Amino acid sequence: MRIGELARRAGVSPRALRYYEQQGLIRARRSPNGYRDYDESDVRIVAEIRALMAVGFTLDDTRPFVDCLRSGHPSGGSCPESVAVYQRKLAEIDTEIRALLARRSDVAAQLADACPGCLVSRRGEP
Amino acid sequence: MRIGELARRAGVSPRALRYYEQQGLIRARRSPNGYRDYDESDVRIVAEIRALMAVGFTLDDTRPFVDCLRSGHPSGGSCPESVAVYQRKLAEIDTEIRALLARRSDVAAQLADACPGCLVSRRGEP
DNA sequence: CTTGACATTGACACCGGCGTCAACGCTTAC
DNA sequence: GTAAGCGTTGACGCCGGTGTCAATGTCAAG
Repeated sequence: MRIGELARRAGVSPRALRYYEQQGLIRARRSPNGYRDYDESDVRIVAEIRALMAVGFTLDDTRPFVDCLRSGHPSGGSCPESVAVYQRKLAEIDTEIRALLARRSDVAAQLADACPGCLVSRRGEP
Repeated sequence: MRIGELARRAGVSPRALRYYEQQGLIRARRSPNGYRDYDESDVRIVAEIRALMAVGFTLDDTRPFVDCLRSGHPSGGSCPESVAVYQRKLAEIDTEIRALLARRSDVAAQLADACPGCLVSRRGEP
């Protein structure tokens, strides 16, 4: 399978696939003409990468998941390294949420200070 | 007052002040030798900018606050434009928090899926 | 033979808020 | 005179994940 087909099937651009390769996440055999040549397992790998990026993982975060898949595991998340990343990401997200909540109350306090009465109770607060 | 003194008093770098000027947030008279010349009110303005950036405002977001201060108001947040920005930022923060909460549960779900039992109850959840 | 769809590598652009360096000018103190 | 310590402008770098363009090669169909 060449890069265009993999791109279509995985829902990414060829450019993205070349970048993933440059970052050492995916590898490709080369056809005699120099074209990259992928197989079915690469579709799964790229899908794993996209699924993780969709929930905020960086490319580098996905590395252990890719390694896990390539080592034969049916799921990229079932290796200890992947689980560790999952838990680190959960912790990071929690930290970000706490930071955002703190910023929210800071902003609300500044608003209440600058304009008493402007801060009416509003829907949409977490 | 020259740029170094304003920088020290406002707790920012000279480079940052030049950048703020380039973005049209602050202005400076020029001494005959070409040096920027600031007055006391600029200390207040820069402090306002920093206070807002500290809670996640972009430089551009601070513009109405600066304008408000320069138009003579004792507080940068007491003008209608500033209040509007406050409320828009609150809404943005709420949106981000909701997105993070959604991502958090997505990640937790992926983890529970890949490794049942790995997701023990942990402290630090929002 | 030519066209068109695909492939290749390399490099610039983006976004925000500066840090950092270059190359130079002013001012004060010794 | 000169060294130190300020100031000036201009330009590149960073960070992540591509989009996009350029210049060129490959290959099947008409």
